[in-house]
Amino acid sequence: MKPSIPKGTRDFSPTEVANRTYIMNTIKTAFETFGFQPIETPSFENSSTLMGKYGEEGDRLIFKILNSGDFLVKADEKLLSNKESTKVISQISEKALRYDLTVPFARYVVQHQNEITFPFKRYQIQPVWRADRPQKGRFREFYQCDADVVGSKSLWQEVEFIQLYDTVFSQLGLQGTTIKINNRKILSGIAEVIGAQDKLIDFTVALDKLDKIGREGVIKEMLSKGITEDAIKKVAPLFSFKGSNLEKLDALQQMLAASEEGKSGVEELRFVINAIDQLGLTSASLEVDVTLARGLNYYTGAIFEVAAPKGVKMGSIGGGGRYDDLTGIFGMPDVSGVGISFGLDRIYLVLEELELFKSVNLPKPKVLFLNFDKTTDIAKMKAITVLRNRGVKSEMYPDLAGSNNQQKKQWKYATNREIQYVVSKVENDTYLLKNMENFEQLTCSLNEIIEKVK
RNA sequence: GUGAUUGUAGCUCAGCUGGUUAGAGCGCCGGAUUGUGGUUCCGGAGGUCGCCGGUUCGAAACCGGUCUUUCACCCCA
Repeated sequence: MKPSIPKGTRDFSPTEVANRTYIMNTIKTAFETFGFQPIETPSFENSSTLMGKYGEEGDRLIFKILNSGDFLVKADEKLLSNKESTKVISQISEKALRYDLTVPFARYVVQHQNEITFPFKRYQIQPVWRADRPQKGRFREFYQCDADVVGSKSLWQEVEFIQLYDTVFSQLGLQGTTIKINNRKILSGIAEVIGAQDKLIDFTVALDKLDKIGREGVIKEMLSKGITEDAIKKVAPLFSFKGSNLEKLDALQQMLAASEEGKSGVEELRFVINAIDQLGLTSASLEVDVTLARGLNYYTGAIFEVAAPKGVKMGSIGGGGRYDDLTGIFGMPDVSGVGISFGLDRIYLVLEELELFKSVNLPKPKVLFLNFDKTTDIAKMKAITVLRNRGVKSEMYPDLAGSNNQQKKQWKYATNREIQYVVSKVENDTYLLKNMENFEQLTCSLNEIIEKVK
């Protein structure tokens, strides 16, 4: 049989692991610098914890785990014979792979509320799974790197998260990312002004196409969705929504004058924008984007999304926002949370495309002892033991060379693995040491090897 | 979930409009030469042509289904 891995999963080579570790460590260090503490949660949760938290689409994308044993025993025969999959699921599956890190975190907070000091700042770097169809930058198993704060309504958290994004991308050498920011209250305000809460999604989706289909196209689409001409007039400034963040905010403030909620959204946004203006960003730019409507299911305040530098074709490489009552669904009301996520796998692809990976050092021996002569095995292994104790990565080629060709293979092994030093001969405590980079060869003692190699 | 796309040795790919024992390069194994390496040469192993079914005298090639790859939509990291 031909070996293979499931759709949307990947193997990682030593180089890829090294690169991923580099990104992960950068993010982790930044998280800790900003005062976050790590937690981990199980890779699978009770289905009841996850189901219904991500909308209908989300439920479909959750990987369900079949019950152990005779899992069909509990299944209703009628449902089975009618092939009602969605109803049978809850009878044959009680566990599911985690879909994101936010909901498990909310569960964690509620479950451990007595041990937690609030505001609680936690970070979490773990894989998540989605039964999505794979495509560019989209996998069925991928890593999220989340930082969230619960138990604080302060807008300084929003400010700090923007700084955190900027810090990480700057340290990765990724110039020109755009942190888009919006506020759920502004969207609600717009809905209020156009007089249709239920049209909000249609509205933002249409508005988002402004670049592609132009002003007339957008208006046409909105009309076809049942948004009145009158309403469209009220929010007309959105169609020419250019200029600085402050100019946008001013326009929004006027437009949403009739909506208390809308005004409060503008206020919040203004606070964050002002703060960032004064604090400054290193590599990223902050941009108010009223079409940003992601995670509308549970975000209640700020909404974030990070776009890769222009010219890189890639979906968002990060996202987040504020959710005022996420723990409410687990029976702990009135705890405000806000958080962001880094998409490790997408950041990887962006860095790779822009050739931003510094040459990573793969773990490899510094010294290789060739194995041409059985009688000096012990001497070599003794020398290697000394070297290892002194922190010098070293190894002996395991198989004895029985022919010219096999000797050649050992030299080739050193070349292919880019091992810098080769010991080809051991005799009376002297070693024939060759530097593979400059072809220099000399006979020396073990101490001299340690000196030379360090 | 919708619509395309891909699938031939470990890897990258040839294989013309269906026609005898399916090829190359790289890699791997063995050997020769180079006295200790990235050279050259010789030889070898390795493929149910993704899988199942159909059309045909005959299919890797045509048709259907299925899985897989890549991509767009939806949604998202």
